Parts: sequence; structure tokens; C-alpha cells
Amino acid sequence: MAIHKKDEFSQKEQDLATFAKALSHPARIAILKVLAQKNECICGEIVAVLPLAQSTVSQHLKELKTAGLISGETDGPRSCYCINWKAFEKFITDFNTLFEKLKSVNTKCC
Amino acid sequence: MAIHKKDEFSQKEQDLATFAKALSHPARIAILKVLAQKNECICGEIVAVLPLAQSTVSQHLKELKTAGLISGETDGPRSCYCINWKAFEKFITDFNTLFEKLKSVNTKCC
DNA sequence: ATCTTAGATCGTAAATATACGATAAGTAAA
DNA sequence: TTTACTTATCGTATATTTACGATCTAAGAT
Repeated sequence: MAIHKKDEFSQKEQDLATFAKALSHPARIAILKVLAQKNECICGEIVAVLPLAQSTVSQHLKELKTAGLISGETDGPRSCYCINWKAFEKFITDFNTLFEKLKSVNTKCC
Repeated sequence: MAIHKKDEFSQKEQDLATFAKALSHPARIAILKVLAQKNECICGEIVAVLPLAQSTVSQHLKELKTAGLISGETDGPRSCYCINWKAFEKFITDFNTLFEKLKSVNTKCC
């Protein structure tokens, strides 16, 4: 029980799931928006906008970073984050490819 | 602590997060593939293909259904599931729109 | 009417996610 | 050096997810 079986799926399926998981919380979607709209992607600005504690935002940022969707540099006492477009687009493409493929095969059974 | 604050984000952010969450497990991605590739989208065929117990697959199907990505009809003693393309494409479009928008605004700060 | 089959649901255990406050660690300014 | 500021990390509580076996339900077969 509760022994996770994620590893028994294909790498592509796991990658897509990991990407989706990174986006599966509204706070992380909001963070991505802020990162793109501000020229200076300072952590503090994100904290100011979101209805969450600083430590919680930091945790969400870490998850986005671990998933490879953003990258961060420490800049003096601050941290500068930005979107990792390369990895991001790779996933978007994979998603679209998968769904395009699914759509062409589908034959509406119900 | 642990009082979820998802409701404090915008509806669009919540919708995208819900969609992403539905796709955030490789089993559910695999299920969507099977649903598209088989003409007869019978639950049993999914169970046969996945490395999971019947009850677990049923649970994943329920989550996909709750998220609106698939719909299901009981057909005698069996259950027929299929992909809800309308809702599916709505989300895909929203995703692409969001990311396209983000991309155009970004100015590479780090 | 009973048996079989397919699937959903219940109960449960363990893992993971969410959130916060407190604290640590590092830089900049006084 | 001390102080203030910014962010990361730790500890912790609670909620949710994942997974299974067992059981319930409903339809079809005998």
C-alpha cells in the first residue's frame, strides 16, 4: 500500500506528469505570471503579490526550480528568478504532440 | 497551517491548476492514451494494461471524470469511458494562450 | 433464483503536499 | 562590528493523494 508505482510508467509519461504537477497549484501559475511580467523577478515582489507567507512562496519556487521550469540566481541579499523557456517549451511541445496524436486516433465511442 | 488557500487565486489560475493536476500522475496520462487508442474504451482494458489494481484505476478514472477530461457511461455490467474533447481543448487553448502571453512579455532578466 | 462478471465504493495505511512560524545564513548599510 | 534586510531551510500540523484488499451493486448468464 502506498508504494508509489510512478516508475513503472514510460519516461515520457513521467516527464509530462512532472511538468503538469509543477503547474498543479494556482500559486505556482501565479508565480509564473509574475516572473514574466516583472523585469526584476525578485522573490520579494512575488511574496508581496501572493496571499501566502514568505516561506510558502519559497517552497513553491523551489518546486518550480526542481521541475526545471524556472532558474534562480542569488544577487546580493536577494534572489532573482526567471522562467526557463527552453525546458518550458519542450514540455509544451510534448503536450501538444501527445494531444494532437490522441485526437487524430480518436473515434468517439461514447 | 494547512488551510488551503487555493480559493484566493483567480478562477483562471484555479482552472488551469485543476487541469494540470488531473494530468499530474503518469497513470492518468497512460489512461488517456489507452482511451484514445482503443475503440472500446472499457475500464477492464485499462486495468489490464496498467500496473495497478482495479480499484486504483477506478479511482484515477474518477479523478479524470471529476476534472471533466473524460466522460463515462455504464453499458450493462461494463463502463465505457471516453475523452471529453471539448473540455480538453478548452484547457489546451487556455494553456497555450497563457504561455504565449507570458513569452511575449518576457525580457530575460537572468 | 442463483451464479458470475465488471466496476464502484469503503476502509485503511503510508506517502506527499500545503502552509505557517521560527530560525539560520548571507549581504548591505550604519 | 552591529544592525537591518532578504531569502532559505527546519520543524511541525493538517490535508490530500496514492494504493490496496474487501465488499457492494448491478447486469448478464445458467
